[in-house]
Amino acid sequence: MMQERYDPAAVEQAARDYWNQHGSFDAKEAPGQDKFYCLSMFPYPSGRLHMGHVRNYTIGDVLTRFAHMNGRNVLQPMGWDAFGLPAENAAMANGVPPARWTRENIAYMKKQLQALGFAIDWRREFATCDPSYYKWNQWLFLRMLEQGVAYLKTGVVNWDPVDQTVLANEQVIDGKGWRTGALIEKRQIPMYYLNITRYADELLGALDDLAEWPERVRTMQANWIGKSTGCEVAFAYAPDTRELAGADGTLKIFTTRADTLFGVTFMAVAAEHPLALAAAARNPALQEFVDECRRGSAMEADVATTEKKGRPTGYHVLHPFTAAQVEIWVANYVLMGYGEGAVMGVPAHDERDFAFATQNSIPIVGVIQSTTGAYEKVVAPWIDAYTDYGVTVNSGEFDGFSSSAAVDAIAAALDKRGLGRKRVQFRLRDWGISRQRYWGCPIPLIHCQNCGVVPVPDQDLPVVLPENLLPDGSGNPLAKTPSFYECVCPKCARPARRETDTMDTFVDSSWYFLRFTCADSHTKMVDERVKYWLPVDQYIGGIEHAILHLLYSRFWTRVMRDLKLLDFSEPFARLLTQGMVLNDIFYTQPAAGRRIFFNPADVVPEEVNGTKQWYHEDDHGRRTPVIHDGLGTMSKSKGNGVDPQGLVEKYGADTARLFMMFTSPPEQTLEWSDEGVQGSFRFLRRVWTAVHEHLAAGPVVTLDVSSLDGAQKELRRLAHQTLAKVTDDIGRRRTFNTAIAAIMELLNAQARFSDRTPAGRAVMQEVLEIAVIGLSPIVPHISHACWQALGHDKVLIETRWPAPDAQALVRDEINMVVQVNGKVRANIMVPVDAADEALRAAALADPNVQKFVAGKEPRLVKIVPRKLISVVV
RNA sequence: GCCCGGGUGGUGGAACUGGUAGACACAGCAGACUCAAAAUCUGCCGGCCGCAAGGUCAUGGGAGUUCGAUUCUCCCCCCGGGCACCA
Repeated sequence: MMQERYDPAAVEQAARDYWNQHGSFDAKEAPGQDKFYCLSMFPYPSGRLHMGHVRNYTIGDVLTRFAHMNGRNVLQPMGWDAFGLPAENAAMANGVPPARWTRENIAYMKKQLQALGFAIDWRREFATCDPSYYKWNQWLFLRMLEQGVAYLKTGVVNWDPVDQTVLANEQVIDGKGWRTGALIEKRQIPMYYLNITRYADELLGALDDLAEWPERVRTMQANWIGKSTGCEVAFAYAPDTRELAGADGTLKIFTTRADTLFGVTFMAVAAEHPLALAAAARNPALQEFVDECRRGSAMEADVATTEKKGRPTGYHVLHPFTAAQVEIWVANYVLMGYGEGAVMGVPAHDERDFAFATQNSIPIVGVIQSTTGAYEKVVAPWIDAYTDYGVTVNSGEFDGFSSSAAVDAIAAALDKRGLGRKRVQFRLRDWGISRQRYWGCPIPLIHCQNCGVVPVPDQDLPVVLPENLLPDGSGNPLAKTPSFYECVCPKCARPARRETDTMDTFVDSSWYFLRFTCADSHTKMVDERVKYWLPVDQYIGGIEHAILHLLYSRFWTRVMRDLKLLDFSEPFARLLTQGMVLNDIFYTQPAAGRRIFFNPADVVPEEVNGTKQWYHEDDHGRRTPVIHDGLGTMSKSKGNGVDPQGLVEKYGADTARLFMMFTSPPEQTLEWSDEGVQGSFRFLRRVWTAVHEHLAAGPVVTLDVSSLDGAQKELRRLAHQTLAKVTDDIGRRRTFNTAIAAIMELLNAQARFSDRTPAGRAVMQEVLEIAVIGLSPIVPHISHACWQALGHDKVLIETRWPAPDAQALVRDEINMVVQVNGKVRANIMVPVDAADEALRAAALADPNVQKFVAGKEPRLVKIVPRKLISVVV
């Protein structure tokens, strides 16, 4: 009957068997009951779980189980973000089709997740590579096409020469591919875009309502959307330039500093600007410069520090107020993708324009003066741009205005003459979703020679992706598979060609949280159940998704709302951004191709002439020097993941979970180290032993709280105080580490408590119950077993989370600190309800206090109720 | 450059609203048990002075507000993250 030894494997298997057999985590809609949809970001099936997954899913599971025990109707689903490049890379390396590789990984990782005992409703599981899921990507894409939310555009795209694919702007980091690190080239390619900018203002404004999102994430999104209020100004072309002019004969620019309009000494257009192209066509030297800028991808890496270069076009515009001729330049620092692709050059009041003008001997005219003297420091002679606001000078009729008044007045004057107006400009750009890749959701379109681009009819969805292809690294295998691309035009029935581009995998993850509520529906993308469960009450995931995934999901939800498929706008009510789990990164860089990464477990350090050098050691003991690339988040692509399997096998899932939660608060970055795992295991074994030693001493009488002695009361008080703290730490603060610490303290007190009288043992029973309940969201298996052992018929997961007994928290005496001149000099025990006069007397009576008061009359005695008495002499 | 975080013992971290800095652990040291080891248990564990009681310094550095500052204000240094020729 007595299990003296803690055997995690047996305990955990038994608990999981119980939950599985009883469907403990099967979620059903229960209108009227308070629901709690708890979701962790679904994993990419890269092969094996790593510690980042364990951290993420344990946080979600703690909150899920806590909510469950607090009487809420809980849904915690799980699925797989299953499309993507790693599967293709693995296919090339191992000759296994991406589909098989992906599904094998899913099977393995699912087993790992189940072994960790997460309270997941597995009946709802799906993978984004399931046709029954991506069918609805395609269906909604067609709706977006109808609404004009999705559109085709030939544009300059970011081309990754290593992965042979187009990347979204957000997948380009410092001019390099986010996965390959390869320098990105610019290419012209027709592709599909989603009109996220249509929602820019709403996406920005609604951030204010996301009170339960971390400030940091909201700020990052706001910066990403990048709203700026400014003024559009149309500069009329000079007579000699009209031959080149656009339709309305003006060069449009956007500026946030209309107050500096009279300081314009040149105009600058991007190399891709129509005017630049037209001028270049007549000027070989200029053409050469334009070509250089467009090739310029190599320089994108350090674009902000690149020298400002330009060439004059020889063409001019007229200043809207002075009618002065202003020369147009082509400049490498003007972006075609922002504003109008052209700027007015005001060297006196803009850093970049200043650098450009200095380099090209263009005059500098100051039109804004400061009142502080800062302006004078930079003007004589011009040594820098003065970019602060101030008062206008040299500005004709607008002289003497404050900057903001000048902006208004100049905008109004331009507006009157039809040469400009105030407007808002966003940094956010439309989302290009076409990928020249095999392992993704096919874009459901057909190209017909007669009818053009024809949507696949709804009844023919899904366009199923063939699962047996093997990419070989030379472009998209779909484009080489006639059985896929050969088709018949739905309109004219003549032979046609199917679109072979697939969708960006961010599409797949932009709505999966909706589908978990109704993954079994074959007739609708989402049905009425989505209204019961959504929005997600608690979303948990890595901070690295702060911008892209979360912004795309907010956008997608709004599109579905506008299609009347949903009746809400924000998908995630509360967000917890889990800190990254970091590990060392080691790689070697071959002469050509991608880096080869090595797991830190296989790398050894060695001191060579005082500097540390790292070596990879293979199975035969051969050593290769490797480059240490600092710390980075655990991922398959960087080869630095730590598989939790070893920990789970050695100590059990509960220890792995406990360690992960105890070692640092959830939002904090964590540098991986398994030092301390042993301690977590030791603690669980102590819990086990405490419970079983207590039970071995025989039956326990019912607790009679009215007849407890001081020590019994004291322990009981600590237990209920701990319960209150744990409830607050898990439920409100989400600081699981301090909740665990509090229970450790309770167990330390319990261990010192040697009273084995019937009343003492009754207190002990209650203490152990509170400890077990408090730990249960974190270490559910051992808690399940201990709870049963403690004599409960009802299983722990179905037990209501208790409220602390207010009576138990009452105390007669408390400890107060006495400070003299701000320094702690004594601790005194006083009755809780002692009057201030009595406290003052007690404090001054303390010998050590007297020593420092030294007979002087206190100037001030400040009493902070229940905390301290501060004496000032 | 701009915008966020952060800097506390040998280590992870605690101190939630301005009120005992270092909870709880890890590692370490000493001891008990043991033929021995493991496991377990007990004690010590920021620096300096002191036999001790106690004192004193100490939360990246410097100033300030306060009876009292890890916490608030200002300046500076360092680390991490985001954005970055966005007009």
